[in-house]
Amino acid sequence: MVVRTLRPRLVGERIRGVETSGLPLRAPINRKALERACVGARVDAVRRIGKYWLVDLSSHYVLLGHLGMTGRLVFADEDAPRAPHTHAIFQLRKGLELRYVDPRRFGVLRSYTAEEAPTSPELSVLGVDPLERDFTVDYLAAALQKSKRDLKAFLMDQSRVAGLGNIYVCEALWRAELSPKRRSDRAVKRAAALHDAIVGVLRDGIENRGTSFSDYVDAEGVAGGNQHALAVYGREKAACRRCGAALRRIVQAGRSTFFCARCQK
DNA sequence: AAACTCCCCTGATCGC
DNA sequence: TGCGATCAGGGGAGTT
Repeated sequence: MVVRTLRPRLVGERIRGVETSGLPLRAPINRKALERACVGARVDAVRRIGKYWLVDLSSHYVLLGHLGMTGRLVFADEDAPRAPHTHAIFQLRKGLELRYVDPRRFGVLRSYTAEEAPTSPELSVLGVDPLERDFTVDYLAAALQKSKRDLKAFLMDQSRVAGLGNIYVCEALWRAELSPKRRSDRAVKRAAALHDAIVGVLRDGIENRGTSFSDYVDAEGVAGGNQHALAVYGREKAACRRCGAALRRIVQAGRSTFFCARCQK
């Protein structure tokens, strides 16, 4: 979603300068490295791999970012007041800036050369992205077969399927009518249903401009609407839209899971 | 390999 | 109203 709103406004822009807050994200931001990669470079493309966004630059460098839980990228006039927790600013054509805002600082922002990026610690460990061609039923079935973990943990693991977070995992399992507690290697026969559910929830999320909480807005300043389309996430004790049973909340691997114990088996 | 726990950090909300 | 506890969309490190 972020990439989708970023791309039309960012591709073709030349980056004139970079500014940083000095506070670390998950790791410190290396301003010098960012400047080397960005300053004077033109944006050739904006891409996404799993939860990472990538900006391909004419300098032959790549900007790599992750929004963590609270990160946002916003376009702003250079004279507009900076939101609290603005940790990086990319100066574009006169008067225009792209700002990275992240209160909790769980994000990532760094640069690689085009050659280094695919083998970086961030990207090299990622599994297949569900919206890419190589995310097939066969790939998913084979990955499920290899794992004894429960489906919730399996889908949260970015090294198997890259790009699903807590919300979309809960939603996909509900759609596929699969229990989050079921062992992955005992869900192989349901791989096709799970595959379609995963692709479906991601497509719908993008269609609805992302899942917004509180005051989240995308790069265009527009709030997403996907939170209204959620079937289970955040709906503990509410009625399942399929069977009417009360939805439950449990904790798996330290994270909340929302599901219907009656129709997810 | 997988399952724990704890950690990073800020802000909203809830119970008292 | 104030205050501490709890929880939140993510992921990594260290330990069993």
